[in-house]
Amino acid sequence: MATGRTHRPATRSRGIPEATVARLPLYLRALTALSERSVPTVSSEELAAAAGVNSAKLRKDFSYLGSYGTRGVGYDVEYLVYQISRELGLTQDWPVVIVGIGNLGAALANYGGFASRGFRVAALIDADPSMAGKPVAGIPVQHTDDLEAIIEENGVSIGVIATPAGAAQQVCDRLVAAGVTSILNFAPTVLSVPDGVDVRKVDLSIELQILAFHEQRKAGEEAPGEGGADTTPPAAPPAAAVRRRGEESEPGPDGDVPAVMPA
Amino acid sequence: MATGRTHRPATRSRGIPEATVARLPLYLRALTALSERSVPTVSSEELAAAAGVNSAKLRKDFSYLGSYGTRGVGYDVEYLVYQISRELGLTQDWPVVIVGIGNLGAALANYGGFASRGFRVAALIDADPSMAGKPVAGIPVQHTDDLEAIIEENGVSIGVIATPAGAAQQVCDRLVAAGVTSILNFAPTVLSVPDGVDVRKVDLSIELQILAFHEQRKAGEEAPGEGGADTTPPAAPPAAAVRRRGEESEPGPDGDVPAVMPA
DNA sequence: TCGTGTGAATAAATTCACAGCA
DNA sequence: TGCTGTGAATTTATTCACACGA
Repeated sequence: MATGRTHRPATRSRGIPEATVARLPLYLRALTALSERSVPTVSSEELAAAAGVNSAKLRKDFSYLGSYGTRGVGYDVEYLVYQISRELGLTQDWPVVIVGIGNLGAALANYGGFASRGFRVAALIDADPSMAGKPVAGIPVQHTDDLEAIIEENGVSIGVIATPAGAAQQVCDRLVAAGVTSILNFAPTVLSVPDGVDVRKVDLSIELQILAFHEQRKAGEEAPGEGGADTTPPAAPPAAAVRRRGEESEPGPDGDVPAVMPA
Repeated sequence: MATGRTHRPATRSRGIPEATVARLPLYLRALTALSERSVPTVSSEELAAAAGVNSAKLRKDFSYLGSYGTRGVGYDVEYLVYQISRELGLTQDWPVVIVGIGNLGAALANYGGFASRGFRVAALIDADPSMAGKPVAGIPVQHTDDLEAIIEENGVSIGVIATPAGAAQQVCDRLVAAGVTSILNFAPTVLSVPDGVDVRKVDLSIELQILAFHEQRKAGEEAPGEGGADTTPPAAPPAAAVRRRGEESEPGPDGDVPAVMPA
């Protein structure tokens, strides 16, 4: 899961738990779909199923927002859509800049989900001079040199970083210095930011690694109890400083940090 | 995060908490960077800083893996890299297929982080016949018709869905039927899968919405972004709606009900 | 009657703080 | 002496289960 970091999570948020905030967009999406089909009301059970959570959790989540349902009936779809949108701050316009227009940046620029939910791609920025002026998703790419001016002129407070890992921190620093206070980071790097700035990251390879972990466990399912001998560390005593490389050949620890993001 | 856990993958995880598993890739990345710089050992404090977590949490996380450190000294970088890699199942090769080769799919195919960590892009699949044969990231795109055959031939157990929302469930069903048991979903849809199949999702717009929520709170006094006027009253407060927590003083929201979720 | 709203009970995750070993 | 490893305390999240209102 992409997760944010730094900053005081809840407590600040008028009491709404972080875990709940993270699910509101999910409910909103499900509700929007219902709204399109002109469904007037939904029960917590139905909505929960559509959002992929259980109903008790959903009701508890909604209880933090207020009592927006009707006992014996359910929730009014339109009304709930509005309430959640407002709670998430989506009833206002959020100009966003995307820095790093490679494949990923282009994908983000084209992603309909942005434009349709209070987010407006105010500008696309890239360090490659040859890209300047070239339109991506109908928006001309601007050069990094103008980053500060773009941020100011558009009153941007949310920035998306889709640059290679090596450029991320630098871009981040400039964004923050220019006034951006929320950053969505796609580069595989830990960004350090001053207090008051929120960073959330989306990391493609991390998600895969988590899947691999579970996948690995499925493979060794059968063995009940202490069956296999492959469960514990190889005969590798954590003795002090010894480049111990347990058995197995294992493909060398090549690469390292996912070097680069498409750019 | 972007993350979303569906289901209960845990319980099978030999006692390692999900939250810990989710951080292991983070530690691994930081350790790999240290390894490249030939740093022999690190303290929990240093490594924690590099990974963006606090040291107590890191030590607790590592304690679930075993006692791999040396009191008074720290952790042997190489050894820890190996242990975590093994724990995550990265010492083996995981063939992966990416379905849906649009901008996002292409970005994923080009993403260095995949190839460098035990993941191998075994095939790229797209429904558009005109893309067939066309190479992306050096790999020829294959047509959806051959999906099942490709999965089987390559022994693929992890699939990445980067298709439009409308096609996601269908693709998912086929992947699962063909033997895939772990899915990374980039489409903005809740996938339903049978027990035993893990799904993780990465949702670009959800992350932005979470940021907007916090951003909105920061704007305690100043007007954010456009500083748009908040006027237009919400849709009719349906039935009985009791504004519980929502104090009246709450800044009157504006805008109307957000429209639609694109594909 | 039906389904929300919510206290109470559980479970999970985080943080504290310090004993103990290199 | 310095830093790990970990019980205990604390905080956060989830689930239960049922009273209550439409």
